Amino acid sequence: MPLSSIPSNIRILQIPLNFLKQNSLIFTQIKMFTSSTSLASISPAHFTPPSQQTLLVTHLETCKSMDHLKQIHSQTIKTGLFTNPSVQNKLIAFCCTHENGNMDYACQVFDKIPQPTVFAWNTMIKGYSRIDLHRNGVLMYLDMLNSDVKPDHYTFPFLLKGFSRDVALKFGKELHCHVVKFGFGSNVFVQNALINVYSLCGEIDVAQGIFDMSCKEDAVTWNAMFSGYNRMKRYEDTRKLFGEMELKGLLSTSVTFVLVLSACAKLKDLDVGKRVHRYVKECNIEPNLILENALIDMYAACGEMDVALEIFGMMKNRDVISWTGIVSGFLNRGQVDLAREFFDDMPIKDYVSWTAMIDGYLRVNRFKEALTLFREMQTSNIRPDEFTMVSILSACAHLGALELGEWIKTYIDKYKVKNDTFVGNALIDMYCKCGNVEKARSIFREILRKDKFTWTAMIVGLAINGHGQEALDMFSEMLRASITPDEVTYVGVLCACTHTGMVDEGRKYFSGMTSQHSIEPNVTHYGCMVDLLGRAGRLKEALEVIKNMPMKPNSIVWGALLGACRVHKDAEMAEMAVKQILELDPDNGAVYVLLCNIYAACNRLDNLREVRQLMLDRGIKKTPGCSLIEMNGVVHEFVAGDQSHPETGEIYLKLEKMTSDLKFVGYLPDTSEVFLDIGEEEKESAVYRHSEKLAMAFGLINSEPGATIRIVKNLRMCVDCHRVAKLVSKVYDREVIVRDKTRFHHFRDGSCSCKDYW
DNA sequence: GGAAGGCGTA
Repeated sequence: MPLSSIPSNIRILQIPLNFLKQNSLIFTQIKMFTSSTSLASISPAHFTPPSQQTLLVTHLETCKSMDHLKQIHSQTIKTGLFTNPSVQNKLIAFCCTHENGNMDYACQVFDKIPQPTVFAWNTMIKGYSRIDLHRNGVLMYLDMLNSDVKPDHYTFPFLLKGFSRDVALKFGKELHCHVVKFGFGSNVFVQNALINVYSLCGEIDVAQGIFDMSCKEDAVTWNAMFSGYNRMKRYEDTRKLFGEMELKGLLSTSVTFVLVLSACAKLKDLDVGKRVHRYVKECNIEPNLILENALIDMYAACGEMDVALEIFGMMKNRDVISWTGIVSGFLNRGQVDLAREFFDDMPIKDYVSWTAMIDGYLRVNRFKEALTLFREMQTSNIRPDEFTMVSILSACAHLGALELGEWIKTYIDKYKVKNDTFVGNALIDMYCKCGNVEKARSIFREILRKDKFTWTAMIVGLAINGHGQEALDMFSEMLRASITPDEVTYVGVLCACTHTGMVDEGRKYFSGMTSQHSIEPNVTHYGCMVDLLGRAGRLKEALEVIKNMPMKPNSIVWGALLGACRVHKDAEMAEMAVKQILELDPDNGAVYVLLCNIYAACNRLDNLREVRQLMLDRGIKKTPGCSLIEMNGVVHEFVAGDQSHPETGEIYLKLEKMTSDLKFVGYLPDTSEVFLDIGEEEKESAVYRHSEKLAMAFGLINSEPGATIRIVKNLRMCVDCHRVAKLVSKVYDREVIVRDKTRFHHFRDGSCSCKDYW
């Protein structure tokens, strides 16, 4: 071998002495031959010096680092041993498979081998798959075929191991043909690898075909199938197949248990889960972290936190997954604060644990805490992933926090967070619920793979923002795209009809649900119909719908009728609706308030006093009106008469100025809905301090001229605030967007998108 | 003549 072909970082002749000392075998040899003992005195009968080859091989076997390997490599070149295929293979094997190995160096060594054996090729392929460079592995395999070397039964498991989805899709089928062509189709190792490749491609039926053809005597074959079913979320199939495995009496491995437990967790099947736990105990399987985590996960998913905690407590080692399992278990049961205690105790938190906790707050509607935790996550320098993004976007949607939502969108683009359909759908929802329909539309257009949820989010979003016709057009387009609507889509469709007063269209769609898509209307859909008819003033027809619906009307359905009674000032029917609601939901404070509004509007003051007394007697409290406004990424909260804000002085000054400006253009306070038994002046002062007015004043102070003011209100907007917002939009040339409990009001140039119909 | 395949958490 010419010297020029030796890698330059090897110093052949300069092996340092300390290296020789550390590596005692060579050192002993050198000592022997250089010590004072004369060679002649060593009798060959007593001592046969090991051959150089044996020594080097021994060294290769104890080699720990690339530096060491390079020294050995240089020795093999110096002594001429490199030409020995066994030595070549061992050098390559170290570089390819040792934890400190190096594939670049493996290539350099490999390139010096004139005619590599199939073993050497296999080792190289294995090396690439170990470091997830599967494409290089495939290229290596093709090189091998070009060099007229035939694969053996080791080649394919190495090659196919750990393929990513895209590599599997690209090469899987073709390599399967090679397997068959070279006659390894019935090798169980190859079959296991192929099952895995096909399940990665989503071709679970082909995987199952291979499984059915296999001898089914190797637990790993079964495990590969379980893993495939779990990946496709076909947990029932995992459970069913495990039943067959039990019948067959085949010995499970700990991986079998992990996979089956994972399926049980998803299915919330405590029975099978417990059975697996019993097997684990009976089989005397060494407790291992992954298995214990799977047990915790299964018990936590089934709500059995006592058992989960017991396992958690007995564990020798716990990792972030064990802790996250416990935290999620409590979150599933709605015990958010308990979950938070465990979360705070975690020695290490990763993005999964942070996201789980954030999502936990979300599920119990504690949105502000979710956002606070997200900020903490960022100060801890933990990178959020697409799941975190979906959770945070959903919090933004609930709070109407557009600025933060926009920031998340920028973050996704900047840091290349996986922008999948889930994220896109969450963005649409966020933009719509923050009142920015234009941005929602553009996200909608960008989503390549629109699913049912994408369309539904857009339809519902358009409907609540008052773009009823566009929502219905979108629904037609959805049907043309052959996407099947579900019951939520229809809620959006009916809502679109309601908010634009399209009664006949509403009826048509309602009957189309069953006739065209076999979706039986649920109580929400009947509620929509009552709302639709009621708002259009057809109160009697609305009542007929309630009387004829096939299920028991809930308080929301009666509430829809009550809302219509308010708009159309029908106190008699309102009394009836209230009676029904209070039977179903006796502590519903909002109902008393609405009835008071109606009595006040109809000027039935005696009735009004009675209801107010009833509220006092029963200790019913009015839900305090609360408005949110986001400014510079911070959500500010105002309740009626609020004086807790740091800028409260300025806010009230602005409010005074605002009111006098508006009075100048003809504003008269509308106190018709105030039901407090107080003088007219006090009524004015009561509506004057409504939370949305405070938020509007705050918004006017803190934003640039011309900037849109966005407010989220927890209750229905009152008539007076609605009038004020219209005037503010005109007098100050501002767009004001208020999201109330059920819909959006886009105020522009003195009028509202709801056309005063809400 | 030497080497091998499967797993868990939002």
